[in-house]
Amino acid sequence: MDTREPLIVIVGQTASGKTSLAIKLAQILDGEIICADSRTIYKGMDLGTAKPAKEEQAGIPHHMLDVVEPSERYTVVDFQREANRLISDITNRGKVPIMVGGTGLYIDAVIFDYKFTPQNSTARNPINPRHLLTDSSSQRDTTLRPNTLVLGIQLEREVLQKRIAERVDHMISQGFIEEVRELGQKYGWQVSAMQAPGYRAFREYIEGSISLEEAKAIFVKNDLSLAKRQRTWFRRNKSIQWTNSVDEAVDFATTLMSEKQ
RNA sequence: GCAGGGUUAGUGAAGCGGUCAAACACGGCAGACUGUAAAUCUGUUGGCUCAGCCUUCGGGGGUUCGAAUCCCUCACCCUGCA
Repeated sequence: MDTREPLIVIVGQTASGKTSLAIKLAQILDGEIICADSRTIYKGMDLGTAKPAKEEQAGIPHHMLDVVEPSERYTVVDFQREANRLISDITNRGKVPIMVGGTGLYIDAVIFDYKFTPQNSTARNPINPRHLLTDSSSQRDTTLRPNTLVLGIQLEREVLQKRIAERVDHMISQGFIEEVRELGQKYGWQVSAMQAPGYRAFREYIEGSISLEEAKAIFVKNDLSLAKRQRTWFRRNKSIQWTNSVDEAVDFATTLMSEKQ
C-alpha cells in the first residue's frame, strides 16, 4: 500500500551543509523541517550543536528543537513517536515534511519503522553495555518507508575538516565558551547531553587544565571522529541518494512530490 | 673547545645482543549499532606474489652465528664546564 505521507530526508555528517540544503528545499517545496538530531533537542545547547538560529531558519518552521532540558532523558522512541506525529501533522496542513539530521539511529527508526523492545528489557551486550540485547525477531529491517526520498550529502575529508575548524572559531566568536560554562554550572558535567564533542572538549579549558588552542583542537578531533561514525552508519544504507549538488537534490525532491500529485 | 644526554615506525614514547616489524598512547583506516547514539563498542595500522619473504630503529663503517640494542666515525639537538 502506497498510503504513507511523502517524506524528504536529508542526512550527512556534521558540518556537511544539511541545514542550508534543508532550508532551500523547504522554500522551494513549501516545507517544514523536522530536526533529527540527538543534541539540538536540548534547550540551551545552541552554539555548540550548531543549532540553526532564528535568523538562519529564514521563516521556515523548525520542529524538534529545544524539546527537553539537558538533564532530561530522551530516547529514540520519543523521537520516533514525535517525528511520525509531525509528519502527519505537517502533511495535513498541506506542507511537505523534511526531516534532516545526523543522528542515524533517529533517522532509521523513522524511515525503517523500527519496532522497539519494551522498556523493561534489561538484557545488555557484555562487550558494549550501552547496547540492549536484541532478539532475533528484531533483525535490521532495510525496507524503506514508502514515499520517502533520502538524500545524503558527502564531503571529502579535507573539506569537512576545514569546515569543522572554521565552525569552531565561529562558535567561539559567538559566545560558545560562555554557553559551555553556564551549562556546566547548571547541569553538571556528568549528564550525557554534555558529552557532545564541543562541550566535552571545552570543559577542561574552563577548568583551566588545557589551553584554548588545545581545547579547539580537541573539539575538531571529536567532531571528526563523530563524522567518521556517521559516515560508517550512512554508508550501509543503500536507500540514500548521494549528491553534493543543490540543484540535483531539488530535482530528486520535486520528482518525488510530483509523483504524489 | 671539553664533559654528559639524545636521535625508534604518521606523532609521542618503550626497548638496551637473539622470543623485535619493534610494547604503549594518540592519530589514521575499517566495522558494529533497534528506548543513553554528537553516545558506546570492536578490529586493523612498514611493504609484498602474505601461515612466507623483503626493507626499517639519524648517516656511514666495524664486532658477532646474530645488533634498534656493543665499538668507531660523521651529522643534528639538548645539558654542564669553559
